[in-house]
Amino acid sequence: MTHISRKTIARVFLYIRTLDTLIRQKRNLISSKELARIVGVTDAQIRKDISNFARIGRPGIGYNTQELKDTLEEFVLQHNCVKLVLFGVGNLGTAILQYPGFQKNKIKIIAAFEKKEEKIGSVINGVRVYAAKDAPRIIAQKKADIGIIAVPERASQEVADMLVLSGLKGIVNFAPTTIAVPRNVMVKDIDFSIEFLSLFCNACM
Amino acid sequence: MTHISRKTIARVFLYIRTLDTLIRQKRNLISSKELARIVGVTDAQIRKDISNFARIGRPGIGYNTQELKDTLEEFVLQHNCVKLVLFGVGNLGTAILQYPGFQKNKIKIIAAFEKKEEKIGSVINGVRVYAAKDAPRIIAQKKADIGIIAVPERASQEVADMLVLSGLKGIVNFAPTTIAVPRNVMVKDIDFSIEFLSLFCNACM
DNA sequence: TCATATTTGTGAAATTTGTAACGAATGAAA
DNA sequence: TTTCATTCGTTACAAATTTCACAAATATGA
Ligand SMILES: NC(=O)c1ccc[n+]([C@@H]2O[C@H](COP(=O)([O-])OP(=O)(O)OC[C@H]3O[C@@H](n4cnc5c(N)ncnc54)[C@H](O)[C@@H]3O)[C@@H](O)[C@H]2O)c1
Ligand SMILES: NC(=O)c1ccc[n+]([C@@H]2O[C@H](COP(=O)([O-])OP(=O)(O)OC[C@H]3O[C@@H](n4cnc5c(N)ncnc54)[C@H](O)[C@@H]3O)[C@@H](O)[C@H]2O)c1
Repeated sequence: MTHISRKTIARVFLYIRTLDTLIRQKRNLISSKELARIVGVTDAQIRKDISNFARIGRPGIGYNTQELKDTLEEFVLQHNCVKLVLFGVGNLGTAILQYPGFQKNKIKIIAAFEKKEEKIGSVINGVRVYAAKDAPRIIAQKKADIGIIAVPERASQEVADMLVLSGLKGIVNFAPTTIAVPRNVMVKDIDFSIEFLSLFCNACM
Repeated sequence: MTHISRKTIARVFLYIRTLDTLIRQKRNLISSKELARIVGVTDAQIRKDISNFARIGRPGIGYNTQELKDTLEEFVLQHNCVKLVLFGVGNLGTAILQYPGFQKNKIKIIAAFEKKEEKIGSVINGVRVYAAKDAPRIIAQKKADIGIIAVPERASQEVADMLVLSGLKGIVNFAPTTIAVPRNVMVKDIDFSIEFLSLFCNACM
C-alpha cells in the first residue's frame, strides 16, 4: 500500500462516521456524489480517497454502505482498538472520561492519572484514576497507544516527557502550549482558543 | 492586503501564543530560526507567514517579540474581542464555561443556552444560562460572533439551523456529525473521536 | 575600515493537495 | 436489443502550500 496522507486518513474517518449513520438508517447504497454532499467535500475527492484502499464501487450504482465502511475500517484500524491514557482529571479531563461515545468507536480510555491526592483511587465511568507517578508502569503493562494531555499548561511538558519515556507513539495535547518531543512521536494539538480565534478571523474577514 | 489562507491564520495565532510566553519571560528578540524550533515549523515558513503582514524583522537580528506580537494581532484581530455563545451546558459545555483561560486571549463567552429546565437561570463562571428558545433574541442583542455546539448529536442540526437564522457567521461543532449550513457560514468541526483515531492511525502505520 | 557571521524578505522551484474530465461499467426503460 | 442516464476509477491538470536559495541588511570584532 502506498503512503496515505494525514488529511486523507482524517477524511476516511469522517466517511466511516457518516456510513455508520447511514447503515443505522438501513441505507444500503450510496454514491460518491451523495456522500460528498453529506460530508461536504467533492465527489472526486471521495472516489480518489477510496481508491487508495479498494475498488468496491459499482459504476452506475455506487457503494454498498456496509461493505465500504468495513473496508475502510479494515485499512485504517486493522481491527485494533485504540487504547488511551488521560493525564489531568480536571474540567476537561472529567468531561472526556464521562463521554459514553468513545466505546462504540473503537476507542477505549484505559487509565487516568492525576496529581491531586483526593482524586486518586476514584473510578469515573469505569476508568480508574491513578497517581501520576505510576503512569510509566501502567502504560507499559496495559500497552496504551496514545496519551491525552489535559493538565495545566505549566505541567504539560513534564507530562509529555513522561509519556515519551513510557513509549507512547502519539499525544493529543489540549494544553495551550507547544510540547517538545522526539521526531518519532506524533503530536496533535487541540487548542480551543486558537480554533475559536481562527474561525472568527476566517469568518469575519 | 492579499488573501491569507486559513492555515496561515492558524499558524499566526500559534506564533502569537508563543510570543506571549516569550514576552512574559522578558525576552525581547527572537529569530525566525528559534521561533521555528519552538513551534515546530520551518524558519522559512515563519518568515513567509510574517511577510504577509509586515516587514518588521531586522536582518542579522531577528524580530522584536512585542512588536511582532502586536503587529500580528492587529492584522488578525483588529482589536476585536470574539464573542461566543455556547449551546449545551453538559459535560463538555461546562468544562468550556469553567475554563478561565479564554478571557485574556481576546475571547469572551457571552451567553450559554440549555434545554434542561433545571440548568436555566444558573450562572457558571459569570456566564448566564438561558433557555434555548431565547437564543435568537439574545444573540442579536449582544451581537455574538461565533456559536459553539456542545449538544448531543441528535440536536446538533436543529441548533445549527437556529444559529444560522440568528445571523452568526461561524460555528464550532463538537458533535460527531456533519451539520448542513449555507455556504457563507463557516464551520469548524472538532470531533475528539476522529482526532484520536487519526493520530493512532498516523502514529502506528 | 573591512572581512565575517547572522538573519531577513522574497521570487522561483518543488511538493502536496484537490479538481475536472472521461472511458468503461452498469442498470433501466423503450 | 439499443439507448440513455448514472456512476466509478483513473489520469491529467490546476491550485495551494511549502521549501529553497540568495541578495541585501545589519552587527561584530579585528
Ligand atoms: N476546560 C476547557 O474548556 C479548556 C479549554 C482550552 C484549553 N484547555 C486546556 O486543557 C487543559 C486542562 O484544562 P482543565 O480546564 O481541565 O484544567 P483543570 O485545572 O480543571 O484540570 C487540570 C487537572 O490536571 C491535574 N494535574 C496537574 N498537574 C498534573 C500532573 N503533572 N499529572 C497529572 N495531573 C495533573 C490538576 O490536579 C487538575 O485536576 C489545560 O491545559 C487547559 O489550558 C481547557
Ligand atoms: N464530553 C466529551 O468529552 C465529548 C467528546 C467527544 C464529543 N463530544 C460531543 O460533544 C457534545 C456534548 O457532549 P457532552 O459530553 O457535553 O454531552 P452532555 O450530554 O453531557 O451535554 C449535552 C447538553 O446539551 C443539552 N441539550 C440538548 N439539546 C439541547 C438543545 N436543543 N439546546 C440546548 N441544549 C441542549 C442537554 O440538556 C445536555 O445538558 C456531544 O455532541 C458529544 O457527542 C463530547
